[in-house]
Amino acid sequence: MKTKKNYITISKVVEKFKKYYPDISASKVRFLESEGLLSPKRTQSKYRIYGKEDIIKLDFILKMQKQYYMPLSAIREKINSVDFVLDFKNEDIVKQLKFDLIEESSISLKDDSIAVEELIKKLEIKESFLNELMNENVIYFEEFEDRKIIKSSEIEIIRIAAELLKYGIQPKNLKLFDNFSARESSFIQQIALPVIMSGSKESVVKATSIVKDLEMLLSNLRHLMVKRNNKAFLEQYK
DNA sequence: GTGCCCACAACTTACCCGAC
DNA sequence: GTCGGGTAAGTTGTGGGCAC
Repeated sequence: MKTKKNYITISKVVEKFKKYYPDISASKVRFLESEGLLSPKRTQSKYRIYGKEDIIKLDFILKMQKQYYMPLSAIREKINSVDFVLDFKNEDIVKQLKFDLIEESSISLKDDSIAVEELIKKLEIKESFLNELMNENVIYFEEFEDRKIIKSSEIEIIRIAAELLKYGIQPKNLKLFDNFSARESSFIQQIALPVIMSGSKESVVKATSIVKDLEMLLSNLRHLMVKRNNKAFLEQYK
């Protein structure tokens, strides 16, 4: 009888991630380990073995690099923080990769939300600030048994909003960015919808891939355009 | 202001040896 | 034979300092 392995080797990790991060390589994964970002277990013969937690961590690292241009030192800091423990429940990549070991995961997908009170303690933020973010629809919440519940995917938004507050940028100012993102999302949906409506077996998978690619490309485009405008602004005063 | 040097980040490549 | 180990050196891009 075939027994399921509860780990994969470095080559399998690269093979599976290649689809989502084409620039990944075994040497890169080893390098990330040497930099202290990953810590896979080893077999008796010193082979690296990657489990569920390593896979999620690697996805997080690659995502932070690709989407936010975050340096490894900052990613390392984030991984070691409380925030990452909360975000650890974001298993998008897990669902996509469909690793056997992950399908057997003990982490419940239903358990990806956190109560407002708990969040305030963990992020050390003011309740009024969080309420303002919810009132302005900057972050979304659900009500469950008279308690406000926030999805873990919203946590990064809260963290960034807290950082922006240091520059005097209030939650009400962020409404503007919600409007921008809604328009951008609608634009992407217009492109993805015909693919979904084609009705083929793999239409949703294909549309998901298109949406992810466009998210990344438009994010990069926006980033570069903002940078260009800011550069022009600063050059006026040189 | 431009050319050079240096440092740093983030990898990649090469080599050889051992495990599978 | 292929894959994975470690290590060292090389590559590429970027940015800062400094002399001219």
